[in-house]
Amino acid sequence: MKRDSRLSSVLHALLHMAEQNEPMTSEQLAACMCTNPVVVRRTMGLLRDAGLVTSERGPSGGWTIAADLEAVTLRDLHEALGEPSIFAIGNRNENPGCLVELAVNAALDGAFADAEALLLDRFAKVTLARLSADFNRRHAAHRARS
Amino acid sequence: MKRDSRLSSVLHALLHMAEQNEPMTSEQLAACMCTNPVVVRRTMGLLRDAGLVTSERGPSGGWTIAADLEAVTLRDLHEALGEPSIFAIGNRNENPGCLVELAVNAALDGAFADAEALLLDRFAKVTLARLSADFNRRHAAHRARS
DNA sequence: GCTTCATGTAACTTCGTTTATTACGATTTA
DNA sequence: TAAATCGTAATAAACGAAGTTACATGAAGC
Repeated sequence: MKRDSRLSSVLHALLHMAEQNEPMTSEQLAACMCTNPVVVRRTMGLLRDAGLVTSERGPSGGWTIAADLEAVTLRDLHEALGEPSIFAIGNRNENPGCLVELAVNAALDGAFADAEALLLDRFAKVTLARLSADFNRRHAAHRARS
Repeated sequence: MKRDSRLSSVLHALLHMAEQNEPMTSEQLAACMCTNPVVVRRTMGLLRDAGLVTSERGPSGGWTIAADLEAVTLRDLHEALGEPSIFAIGNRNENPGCLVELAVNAALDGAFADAEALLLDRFAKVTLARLSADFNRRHAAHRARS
């Protein structure tokens, strides 16, 4: 089953933008995200709706981070993307009349809910600032090696 | 993103089979799982490979539970189905050269791994026997009400 | 104002995955 | 031998996500 990689993608984009003082165009972001500009605009548009980035048109326009890197967490990004469903497996029928189905769903739903809570909790603890620092640490180490 | 509901489906099937003393045909199971016989054979075939059910051909043939209900857990079923990937979201690129990508993946992977471990742990604690008992309790309550 | 660059967005196409269907072979029972 | 049932390959259909095209809107610079 194919995975939704938009969270990973926008993270990539945001970290690149964080290293940059000027706006980045959809075209530039598309290049570094291996996709095309329209998809970038669609996806980044969701972040803009959530107030995390701004966009400007015209020459010297593009996308800019609009929020404090310390304040934005992975969970914020997940929410901005519309809280896409986290699990690739799930119940066959969410509104069952069959009593067997009820028993099955009850067992599965509890487990999924707990796993989801754990994941969102972890997401809430990771800020963009931390990821950016993490990247810079790796970058420094990489330069030192070569 | 569409979810794989095979785990839920086979659970449904197995609980019905547990209420029954004779083999159930693919056709019967298909009816109660809202699908068709070939899909049932494909899916149940995986459980048979794992030794959880048996199939017999010819008249009076069909599918029978071959394992102890106390011993079979949701995790066993998940494994029998080929351990389909649990998450609907994930990294964009699993083998990245980009250092930004490395930092992003490291952050996401840890969280996903922990959530997966929690879920599988929960699965391992739920037996078919318990679900069957759960169903029978609901069933009794339902009959008492009417 | 005109041109250029960039986003905004609707419409459509393409692609990959999953499920359903068809068809037929193999096996078992009577 | 006839009927029932699974086994499985091959194909079709359905669906959603992503890519693409096309054009409108707005901003900057001359």
